[in-house]
Amino acid sequence: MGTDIAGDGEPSSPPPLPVPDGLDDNGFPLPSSPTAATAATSFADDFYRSGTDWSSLLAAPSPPPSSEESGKNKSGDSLVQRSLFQAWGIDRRPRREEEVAGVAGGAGAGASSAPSGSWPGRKRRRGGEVEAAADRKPLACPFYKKIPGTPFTVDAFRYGAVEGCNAYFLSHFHHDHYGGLTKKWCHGPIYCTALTARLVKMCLSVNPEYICPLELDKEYVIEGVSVTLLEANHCPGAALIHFRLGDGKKYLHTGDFRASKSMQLYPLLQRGQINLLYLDTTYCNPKYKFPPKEDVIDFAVRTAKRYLQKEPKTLIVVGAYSIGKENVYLAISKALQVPIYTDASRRRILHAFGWSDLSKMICSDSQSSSLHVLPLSSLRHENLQKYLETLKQRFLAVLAFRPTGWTFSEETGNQLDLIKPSSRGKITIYGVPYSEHSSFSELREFVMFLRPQKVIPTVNVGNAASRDKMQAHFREWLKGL
DNA sequence: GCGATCAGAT
DNA sequence: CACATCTGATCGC
Repeated sequence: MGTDIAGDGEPSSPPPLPVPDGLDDNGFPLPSSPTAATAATSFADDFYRSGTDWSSLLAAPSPPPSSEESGKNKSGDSLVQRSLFQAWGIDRRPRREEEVAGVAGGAGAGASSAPSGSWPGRKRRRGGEVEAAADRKPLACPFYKKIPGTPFTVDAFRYGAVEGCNAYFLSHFHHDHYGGLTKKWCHGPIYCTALTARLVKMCLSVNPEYICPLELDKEYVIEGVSVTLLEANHCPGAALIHFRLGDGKKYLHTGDFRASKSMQLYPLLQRGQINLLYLDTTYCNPKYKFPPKEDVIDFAVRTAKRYLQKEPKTLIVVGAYSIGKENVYLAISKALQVPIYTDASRRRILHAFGWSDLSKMICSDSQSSSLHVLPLSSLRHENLQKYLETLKQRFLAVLAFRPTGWTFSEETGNQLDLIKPSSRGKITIYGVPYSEHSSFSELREFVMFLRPQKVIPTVNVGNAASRDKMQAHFREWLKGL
């Protein structure tokens, strides 16, 4: 964790003498404190899920609290930050048990798997019983989605109105990040890239007046804070979000991203400039190794060519979720000079990217294309067998690619040619390590280059062991600062 | 009927 | 494994 060498703030070694209200002298929640058991448990759990030691934030001049002050104090005057709960807009009054249970049980997966919640008036089914829950409040927004000293949140749409939040940032258009954005949205402006804004307008029924597109690489002043979106190298439209506060503090929220060498050229990401880094830690474990995207694409293209040579009537299939992985099939399309077929709903979305390179390859006739894009979930042998049946007039075999980040670790990680497909009859499926999240070594290089004062992991923070491991990595990477 | 949400599956 | 849905059931309007 940042510059801190172990210390009392570590979740694994709580202070020996907890103060009565479950907070330490600095207003930190105390993990596993007997006195905090009932009242502050959910807060403490939530807090320590971030796996972060906050002492340097306290030591430094602090941003103004956003909840009590309604985020209107933009002067940059250093208020003394007595309670991080206040600074983060977290209400530390005790909650009813059902809420505590909801938070404790659901908040585990971090930014990319936000906790689910119950809303006022909803009923929840438990063990066959229907439990009335008329007065249950929406789940609280986890603190790691709030940007301290600002009235901002990132990817926090499923918590209703977040106290103190006047501007809601959306890092990219994946469901686990935009979840909660519906036509009922009325809690404030939504800032995102122009591409993400188009997708939100097309696919969700959010009142367009709330949608505020921002250009990449352009500085905007929002609520007195300078904000710049940067290409995140994740899915189309995904952004890193850079905040520069009135007091000079600089925060980077990576959303979901794949760190790359070219990010080291961004003027805003020069060494030592970032005070606080919210990091996509999806693959922050040395077991996750995978090659550069280019190598994987090259492998897929070579493999496709080889199969087509052997059997010219081969249908190439690439699996994909909603958005992301486009370059896998676009590269095949270009290399083989074949159009891309996919269903109408995906065509609509792909065209909305505004990428002419991609748009001009898309076709709407499955018979006239030997390259099809299908939902990842349908890439199974029985499914593809059936699919082939429907196209048997033109195709005799299927070669499918399943792009994913986690399939390949350790052994096969850097040895693409060791990848063995799964074959049954005329169906061949290759899992390929095409990841849109950073590998462990890419994360390490990014963090070591950036040298932030503090790192907040946003994924895999629900488990103490994994949290501690990530902390140890950050400490190692940033030691000697 | 339709949209939203949840648990569970993949 | 963990990603990012997807499915099917339920709930509310």
